Amino acid sequence: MPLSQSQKTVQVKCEDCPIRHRAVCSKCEGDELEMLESIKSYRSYQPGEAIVWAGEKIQLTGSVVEGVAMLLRTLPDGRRQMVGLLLPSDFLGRPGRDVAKFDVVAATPVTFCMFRKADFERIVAKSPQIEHRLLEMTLDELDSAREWMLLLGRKTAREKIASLFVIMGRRDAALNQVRPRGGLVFPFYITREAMADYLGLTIETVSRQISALRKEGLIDLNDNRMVRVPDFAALIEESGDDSDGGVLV
Amino acid sequence: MPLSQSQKTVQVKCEDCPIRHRAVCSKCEGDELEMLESIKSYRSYQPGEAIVWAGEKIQLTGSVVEGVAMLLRTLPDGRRQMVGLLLPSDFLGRPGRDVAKFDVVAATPVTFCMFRKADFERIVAKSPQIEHRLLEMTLDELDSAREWMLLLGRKTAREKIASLFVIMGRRDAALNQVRPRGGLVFPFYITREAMADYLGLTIETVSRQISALRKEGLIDLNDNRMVRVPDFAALIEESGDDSDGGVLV
DNA sequence: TTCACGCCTTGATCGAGATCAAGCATGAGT
DNA sequence: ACTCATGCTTGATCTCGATCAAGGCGTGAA
Repeated sequence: MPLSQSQKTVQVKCEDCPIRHRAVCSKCEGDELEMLESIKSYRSYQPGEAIVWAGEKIQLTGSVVEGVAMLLRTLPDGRRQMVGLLLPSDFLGRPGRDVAKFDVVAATPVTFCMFRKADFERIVAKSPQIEHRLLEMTLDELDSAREWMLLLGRKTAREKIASLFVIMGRRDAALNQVRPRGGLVFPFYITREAMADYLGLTIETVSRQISALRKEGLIDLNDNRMVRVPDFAALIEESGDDSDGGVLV
Repeated sequence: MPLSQSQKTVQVKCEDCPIRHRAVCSKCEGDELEMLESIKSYRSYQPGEAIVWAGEKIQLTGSVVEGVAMLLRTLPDGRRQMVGLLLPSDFLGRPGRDVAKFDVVAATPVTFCMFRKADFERIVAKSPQIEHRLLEMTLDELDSAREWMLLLGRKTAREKIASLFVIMGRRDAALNQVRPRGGLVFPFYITREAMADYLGLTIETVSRQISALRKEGLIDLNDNRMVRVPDFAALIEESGDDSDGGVLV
């Protein structure tokens, strides 16, 4: 349920944008960047607020600048599965489709750099750079969706939870250019409900498995805002994966 | 394990190719098509034969012309999950990556129209048509991966089996331009093991749920080669989905 | 014909995770 | 200070699907 209304945010120059080098616009220079700049606008969303509803006509596309948004798919009886996670620089919106297939909901406060769908598609049609980058990004998303399918289909609850912390740890290490090997500390905002939706579990099972990993010293959550992983390799071991095979992003 | 060796197949003109209008080459004409024609070659694989091994350097890319291939991801202890299904016209190979992340295995006899990776990438770099089509196809794959995630994470065994037959039925109806509403008959080659790998179940559970659906008259398998669905809407009901929401392809 | 092998089915039992049900902690509103 | 709401934890029990085990069916080889 929406918790609060969305708000307009100040305009930022593309050159100074924190996701400039990773987003869909990363290959653009000069003219192309100016075109994008001229049609973009910003918008913020509160945690729990819907950005897009499944079944709704798609009006906007764009990039997450700050925060985390979830793609959610819901069965008629209410069972819910997260099917994607949008982090800063990730792209939302599907060129060539005009009805959304998933709900998109802000998990944290989200700042969104958006284009009207038609404007964006007009520019993409003229710019192979953007289309190329979009392809790269979509292929990466497909790879991680497939990794996720393995987790959903074949991993135990314990392995799912361990995998989640491994993924979050890797992502944070990549962001801060740290070697994830030894110990590792990283922030962790997500609720038990979001974890359950992500992993295909109930919140009770999530809670129990986290408690178990804590008791065994594999993870350490003092205040529910920061995780400490004393031995990252040991956690990877519990995740059921090969010690190396993981994606970073 | 490979059951038999692969074999060369006769060359076919692109104009006469059965997947001409749906594959990655569908937007190509004249020069572009000739370029592709000049670098393509055909190859066949037997059921069970590996086309690509995970971890191996990617040498080839291309399209499935006939048959079905599976993308499989395996955990160190042997648990296995199918993470993709390649049908005729689907593309195999990930531009920009050079190590395979998944095994690719023929599920039925497969005919493959292939390019050496470097050759193909050189042509793609010159042809926005191909890249555009590749983006479209990748976005479709991502959509179906997400639908699949919902199935793996939240559906019951019975719903999973019903969903599988719904998907196969829809696909066949689309192929033959039939309205899937009333009754429907379609071929069905896949083994119980492949179904189990697809759905994240064991073969015993697959077998039991199929038996149950048969007893209830929802599906009808006389010879294990053809399925008859007397009431497609009733089967959709059992799949747990909205009666409409489904993708065709 | 017989045997063997691959694939499928069915039965009996077990166990991981769901469900049902309290109870606790934190923070906001009055 | 008190209440109420929200999110988290923990316990007790149940259930669905996994596991273990046996047997059936069809096909191809000897």
